[in-house]
Parts: sequence; structure tokens; C-alpha cells
Amino acid sequence: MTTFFAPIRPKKISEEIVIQIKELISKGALKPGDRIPSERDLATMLGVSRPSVREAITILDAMGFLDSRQGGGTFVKVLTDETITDPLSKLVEQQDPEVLRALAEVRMGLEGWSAYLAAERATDEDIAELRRLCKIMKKEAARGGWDTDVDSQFHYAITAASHNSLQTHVLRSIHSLLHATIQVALTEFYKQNGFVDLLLTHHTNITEAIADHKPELARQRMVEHLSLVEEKMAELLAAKG
Amino acid sequence: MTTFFAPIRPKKISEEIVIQIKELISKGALKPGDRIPSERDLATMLGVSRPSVREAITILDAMGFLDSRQGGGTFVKVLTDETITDPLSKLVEQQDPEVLRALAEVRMGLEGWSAYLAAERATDEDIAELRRLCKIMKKEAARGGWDTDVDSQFHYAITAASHNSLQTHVLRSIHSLLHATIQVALTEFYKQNGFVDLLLTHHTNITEAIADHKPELARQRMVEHLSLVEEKMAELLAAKG
DNA sequence: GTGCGAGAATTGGTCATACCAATAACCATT
DNA sequence: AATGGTTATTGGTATGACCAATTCTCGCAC
Repeated sequence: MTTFFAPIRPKKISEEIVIQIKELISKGALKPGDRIPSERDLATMLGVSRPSVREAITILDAMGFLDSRQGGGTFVKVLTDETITDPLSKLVEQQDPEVLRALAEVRMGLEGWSAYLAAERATDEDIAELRRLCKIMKKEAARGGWDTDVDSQFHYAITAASHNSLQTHVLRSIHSLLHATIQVALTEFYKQNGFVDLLLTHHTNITEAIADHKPELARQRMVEHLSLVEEKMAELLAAKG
Repeated sequence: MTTFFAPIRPKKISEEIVIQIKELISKGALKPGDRIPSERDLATMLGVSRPSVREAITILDAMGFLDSRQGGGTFVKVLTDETITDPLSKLVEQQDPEVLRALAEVRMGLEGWSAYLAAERATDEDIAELRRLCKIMKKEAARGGWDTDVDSQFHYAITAASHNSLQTHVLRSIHSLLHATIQVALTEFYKQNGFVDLLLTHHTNITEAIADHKPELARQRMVEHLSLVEEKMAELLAAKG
């Protein structure tokens, strides 16, 4: 009897923008690392003024979804909360081989799963992208070289093909922990031992398993691939330590 | 070797204001319910422009410290411990079915991998613990009941048996996100449909696969198990929405 | 051709100003 | 005293301008 009428809350337009962008991120349309349009562009796109867009971005920045850099642009951050990565990053810093092994193992599980999901859901565009990256790697390999950036892109492309944005975020945060400390050192190692051909074969096989939509096979090949990488990584650390 | 120097980030002046106001609140100079000076007054007091003050207030608003009402003013909010700052939590708390599905899928990958590793490395003690929990669940199931706490313990025990502390850490943080929002609601659902027997069978089968040290089988059964759970969860959400 | 540095274009950060809309305080009427 | 309108205050939005950091590009020198 008392409340026939509910209180009316006129939504601020910045809130509307916040919701829109947040959805784009959760749906995976905006992936971590992506740069969103400039404030001025967004303003014209949405038909609002720059301050409104700016306020929305400020909120999302405070929430941890975005990161704005003056002159650079505004980027989508990885969503993984600090409770996951904070303790981990400290552990990784000390280069404890045991920790690195454990981390590589976690990555193995995650990337294997990404490959599995990718094989289930990859679109033709996803597959084309994977093949494109394979081709680039093949070229490099023919000269005995290896581009770790392309390598990374390949792995990211697989996660993207899983069409699960949360999987992308979680994996990306794990991957970055390893990438920073190890990947660079691996480059030299690969070249020395002529592993490039083997790596290329691995990548090609994974790609084909995904293209054929064989989840279990894709997962298995990814795990095998990462096992080799981890093995070599361990050797490298043992030699140095 | 790599980082003697930390990246320098010239602090935005809005950040400075945020810090100032946050301190005033934490010191108790600003109590919950208090109205802070108007944006225009603050701007002149601090010797900055209104947009800067406004940005600071926007951030504090998003953080939950302040509450602005057009025409009314800006007030200090009551500080609840519920103030969640993690981006992942922010996504989950809006109960978007799509996000929850994605999260459940991530969990599927992680727990499947945990089961795999557990099957490889489980000690006799680990296996004994799993069997003990199964026995408890069996007792409950005989009465048509289900204890979600024991259920959780079972899953945690498997991760523990993987003997990879990082895996445990990552999975636990993901799991907690789901647990908070869903698990409770599932309890009722299980009872209604007499699923307890099926769940018990799943758990038993997983345990035996681990005990027999059959990684691939354990993983597969875990994924199947969680697939069912996720399916039921989706039904539950669809019914509610 | 390759590498590098200066300059231009882009982009977020700040400021000033104006006006709109919601609120609250005040006041006059009843 | 209660009610309804008036007015001043306050946050919300819009516009335009300029600054500062970054990135890109292009031409120069090697």
C-alpha cells in the first residue's frame, strides 16, 4: 500500500556509456591490449560531448577495465584481479625454477583448454588468421630465424578463437608473467639448436587440428608443444644457474 | 639487470585530490552523511579548475566513497566492507548469464587440468582423502541430501593433489567467484531433481580415475561433470530471468 | 638500403565558460 | 501550520581552447 511508486533514478549518460563499453569488454569485442577510439571520436560516434565520454572512461579506469595514457590512447586492461597476479609476480621475479615450472604447467592447462575451445568454435576468419601467422613463421624458419612476437600472436590468436573473453583475460595475465622473464632468452636458444623446424611443425599441426575442429587433438598437441618448450626452458635455467 | 628504473608517471591532479579527500575520510574529518563543499567551492579552495575536482569526485563516486546528487550536493557514503574493487568481481556481480557461462568454462578447463595433474601425482594420502570425502557424500546422498561444503572440499582436494601451488591459487580465485553467486542456489536445485545420485557417481568415477593414475580419463570425467553442473546452472538462471 | 632524428599529427589532461536540470531553501498565501 | 510557487544553489552536460606526452612519418645522413 505504501509504495505504489518506485523512486525514479534518471541515469547519467556517462553511466550509459560505461555500460556499453563494459559489455563490449565482457563479450570479447574489446580484447585486452586493444586500443579504444579516442575520446573525441567516441564523442561523435555516440552523439555526446567529450566530457561525458571522458567521465565514462574515468570511471572504467578507476574500476580497472581501462588504462589511459596521455598522448598514447586508452587501452583495455586484463581483467584478472590482483589477488591472482600480485602474489605470483613476486614469486616469478626471484626466478625460482620450481615456481617457473609450476607456472608453465598452469599455462599448459590453460592454453590446452584454449586450443580445445578454439577447435570447437573457430570461425573461418580465426583459422585464416592462424594460417597467416604460420606462414610468416615458416618464412622466418626457412632462414633459421624465429620471431617471438609472431609466436606470441599465434598463441593469442588461438585464445581469441576460443571466443571466451574471460579465458583470454586469465591466460593473458599468466602468459605475460612468463613472457617478460623468459621468452627473450629463448630466442637465442631456439636458433642454436635448430628447433625452429620442430616448432613450426608443432604450430602447423595445432592449426590444422583446430581447422579440422578436433578439440581433443588440438588440446593434446598444444600440451605436447608447451611441454617441449618448458623442457627447454628448464635446461636453459639449469645451465645459467 | 632489467629494471633499475621504475617508470615515472606524473600524477594527474585529480589523483592528488582523490588522495586528499580519501585521507580526510579515513582520518574521520569527513564522516558518513557529511556534505562536502560544492565542486565550485572546492575548485577555488584547491586552486584548480572545476573539471579536475569533478574528475576526482567521479572516481571517488565510482569507488563508493562519495555519492553525488544533482542539485543536492555530494555526500560521504557509509563505508561497507563489501566494497569490491576487482574488475572480475565487478563483471560477475551484474549476473550477466554470458559472463557466468564464460567463467564456468574457464573453471572447466582449470579443474580438468587439475584432475589430470592429480592423476599423475596423487599420493596415497591424497587418494585416501578423496575417498573419505566421497564416503561422506554417499551418506548424505542416501538421505537425498547434498552438502555443498563437502563438495567444495572435494574439488579443492583434487587441486591440492595436483601438487602445483600456483594451479591451486589460480583455480581457487576463479572458483570463489562462482561459489559466491551460484553454489548456494544450486543446492535446492540438486535436491529437487534427485541429481544427488548422478553427482555421487561422477565424483566416485573421478576419484577412481585419479586413484588408477589415468590422467586423461580423470580430466575427461571432470569436464563432463562440470558440463552438467554448468548446464543446470544455465537452466536455473534462465528460469529466474 | 638502413638507421636515426626532427617535426607533424594524434591523443589524453587541464582549463574556462556557459547553460540545463534537479534539488533544497525560502517565502507568501491560505 | 500546511501548501504551493519562487528562487538560489548544485551537479550534469556541452563547447572550445590550449598544453603535454606519445606516436607516426618523412627526410636526411651514413
